[in-house]
Amino acid sequence: MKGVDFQRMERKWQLRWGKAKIFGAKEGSKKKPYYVLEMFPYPSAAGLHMGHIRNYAMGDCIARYRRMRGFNVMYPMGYDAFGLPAENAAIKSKTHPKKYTEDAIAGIKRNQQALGLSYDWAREIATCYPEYYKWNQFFFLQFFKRGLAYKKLAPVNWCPRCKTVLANEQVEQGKCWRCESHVEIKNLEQWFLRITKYADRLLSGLSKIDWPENVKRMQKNWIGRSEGTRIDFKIKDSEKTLSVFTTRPDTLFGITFMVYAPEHPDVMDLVRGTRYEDKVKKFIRSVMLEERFERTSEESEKEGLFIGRHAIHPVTGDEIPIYIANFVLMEYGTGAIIAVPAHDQRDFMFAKKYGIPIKVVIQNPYRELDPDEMPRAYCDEGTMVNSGEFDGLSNTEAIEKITEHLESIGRGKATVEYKLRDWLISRQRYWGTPIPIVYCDKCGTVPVPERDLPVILPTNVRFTGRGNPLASMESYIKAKCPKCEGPARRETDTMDTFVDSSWYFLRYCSPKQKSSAFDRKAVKYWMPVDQYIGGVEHAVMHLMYARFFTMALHDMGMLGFDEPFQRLFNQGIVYKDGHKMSKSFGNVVTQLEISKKYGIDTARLFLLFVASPESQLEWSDKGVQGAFRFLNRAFKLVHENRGMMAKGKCRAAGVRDRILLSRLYAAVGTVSEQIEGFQFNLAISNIMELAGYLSAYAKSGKVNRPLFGEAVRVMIQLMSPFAPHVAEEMWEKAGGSGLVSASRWPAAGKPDKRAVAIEGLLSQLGSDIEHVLRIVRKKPKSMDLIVAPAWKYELFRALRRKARDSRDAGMVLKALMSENRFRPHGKEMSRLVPALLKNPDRIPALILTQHQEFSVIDEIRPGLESEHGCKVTVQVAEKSSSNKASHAAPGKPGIEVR
RNA sequence: GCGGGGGUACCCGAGCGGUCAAAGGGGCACGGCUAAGGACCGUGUGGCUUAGUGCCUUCCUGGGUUCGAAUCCCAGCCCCCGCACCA
Repeated sequence: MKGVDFQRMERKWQLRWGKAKIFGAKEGSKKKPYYVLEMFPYPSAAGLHMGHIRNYAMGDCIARYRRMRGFNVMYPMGYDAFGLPAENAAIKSKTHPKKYTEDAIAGIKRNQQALGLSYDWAREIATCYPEYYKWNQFFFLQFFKRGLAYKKLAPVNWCPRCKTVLANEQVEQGKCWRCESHVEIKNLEQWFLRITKYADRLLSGLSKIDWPENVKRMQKNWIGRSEGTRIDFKIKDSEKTLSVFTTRPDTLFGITFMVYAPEHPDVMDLVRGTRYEDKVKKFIRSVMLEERFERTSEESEKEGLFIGRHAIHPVTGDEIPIYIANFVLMEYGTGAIIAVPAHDQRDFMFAKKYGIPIKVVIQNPYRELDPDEMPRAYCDEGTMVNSGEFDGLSNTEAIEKITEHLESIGRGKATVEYKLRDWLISRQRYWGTPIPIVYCDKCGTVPVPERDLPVILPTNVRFTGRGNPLASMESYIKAKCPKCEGPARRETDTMDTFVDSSWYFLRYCSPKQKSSAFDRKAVKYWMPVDQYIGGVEHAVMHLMYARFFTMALHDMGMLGFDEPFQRLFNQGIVYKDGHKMSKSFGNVVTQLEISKKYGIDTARLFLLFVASPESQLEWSDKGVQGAFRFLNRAFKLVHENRGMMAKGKCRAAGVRDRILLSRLYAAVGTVSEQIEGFQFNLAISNIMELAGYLSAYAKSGKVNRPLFGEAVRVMIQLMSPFAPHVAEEMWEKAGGSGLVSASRWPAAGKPDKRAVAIEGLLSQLGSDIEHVLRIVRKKPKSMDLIVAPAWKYELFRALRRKARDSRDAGMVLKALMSENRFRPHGKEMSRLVPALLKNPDRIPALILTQHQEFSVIDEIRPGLESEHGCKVTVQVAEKSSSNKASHAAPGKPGIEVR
């Protein structure tokens, strides 16, 4: 595609920005600090795709805008450099993860620099270096000291042939990604962080941060707080207690069976040596192979098995059969449930399948329930029946009463449960932060002392695809116990990479700091992050973990705040051909393709323009052309009219100038608001319109040079956060001083209503003068002059009649509003409805005169106001299509109004 | 299953109670410019109409609330995304 050679400009201005050093951020300036942060990328060999660029275009736009608004902006970039793909690459192509990662970082960084993003590169970090991960280890030790890090058994995916643990991602339809053997579930001792301790604070903290509602909701659901009752059941002929959690203690008397999660540790103890043992074992194995989502799905088959044991009902003393079943999860609650088929659908289906009795304990007030005839469980409210002393209560009352009763007999307690589970951070992988723990036969689990940090991740390892390379590396494993100095073995698990990303935003504040994870003064100055931007796919995990870390560090006295991200924005995903743009679908459009063809500003502008930033975006090569054309048009506007732009004082002379100014100010105001509100697409649309108007102005007659020059320069400033390179080039041509990027954002003036009104009028008059009539209010003091097309006369008459019928005030309002193009009166007007209905005669206080009386249009002229002795506002109703027309023809000759 | 988000003209997408036949862009058509094409500029782009204009039918489907619904409510259909070892 032909057009201006933007690529040349890109290099030129990137060099100049570098020289001018305008993007570096230093603490302690008098300006207000502003911290803009994008979620740092995982450096994959695939490089950047349009999803990344969309993210960065938004961040850069905000950073540039804030800088121009006079903030001291910190806008850093770094790399989330540990992770599985690097290790997979090592297994597949014998590249060391370090090299893979460093190459990937180099590639991505080149891309980012080519994008002209205004990062402060002096703050760059990468998490895979000891200078960084040392602090992961340090934090881990702090957590450990306070009991926030602990070890327990947890299931992992295990490939029996590769003898290795598999990530969920490496499990494809229940099979190993490399050798296709069936994946098993195995329990391993693993490290956890006690995020559940913060469940309540993670929940309540949401109310004080400016985040999208949907993300807050997702976090709330993820935490999943629910109030209920823990009930303890004795088991017949056993010392064990069966504890359950339920939100429905009111159904206590309707229990007809109990269910354990198959992996519950008590299950095997209860069947050991009985005739059920073999069957139970077999069942457990088959369930373990199912995916978790399948297991809990309501449609999927409920499978269960009686284990030959009975629990004792705490109130009635009845014996209740105990089952195990696939729909009960170990992770939630206590790993066991009470089952009340009459009032829970899953229990109902299970009971029907296995012929278990159904007992109604909550009666439907509208239609009596018959346990034999019920088509499904009754889950609504009702009156207690078959429940001993609780009969007759409403079931909602019974929840409290029964819990109290259970507490009084020592068989239960009101508790709060969370869906949130502790954060499993152990990974049986090489490419991550070593967990700083050693195991000593004498002293047990011993943390590595802080002075010995970092525990360095060795580089001379072999990647076979079998097991964690660290686990078979004797030189790494062999350690000295820090306590007794005896022989000890090092922990070979590494940390989840989400640990790295849980505090990187703190590291940016003082990236070179050696003596601590971060410099407190710098953190105090910059944090919390003012604007965080990233993909919605991180709505729960990363954002939850980072909040948890911040709260924990706050409680350790290291931070003075406990929410890391004040304002959050989630951009939508970029699609192409119906799929998320990603290498695995082969639908990636790279930066290079676009920048070669159109230049980088085009790509940035397009990504921000084509859809609202939060919605998903379908990539279209065609749409890019629109952005490209616009940049060309704008550039040409400046280039071709460069002789028309003077500097110096600009004063509006005549109505065309006033209209120009008015439009300009209005555009500055709306564009600023729209940038702040993440409505980049609308902002660009407005700039396009402004550019169209300026170009029409330049063509349509006498040009007021200082004014035009000013207007063009303001337009360039508005463009510069979106298309920074082109903007610089235009700025230079238009006589701007210095760099636009370093210029001061223009002030939004008040819109000149009168000018706008006249503009509308002129375009109206241009088409036909004689069919205009005026409407004058009766009271001379507040007379408005309203110009409206003649047809409205009839309409108003009709309305007046209607209003008298006191029915259709709405129509009157609508019509009145259509007269008032510039201030939507919708709400104010609707307040008038009752008044209008009460006194319809007040509406026609507008006197309508026909066009004959409004003989000549040039009545609108200087001095009109004094002649009438009133303030004259000119307001025009026009078809919206004449909006378009109006910027095409600003000012027909012959009518000049001041 | 649990949770989040959508369905707007030929296409992509704004709009989210009244100034809405619905921004902006793409595509298409016509006109201008050109030797010609591209690029560029202008106009138009639901239907029927007018000198100006007006009327009718539209925002997934079906109901409802309202003086008034693309916008709010209910039901249905369809699509997309996340779900704890990918980051």
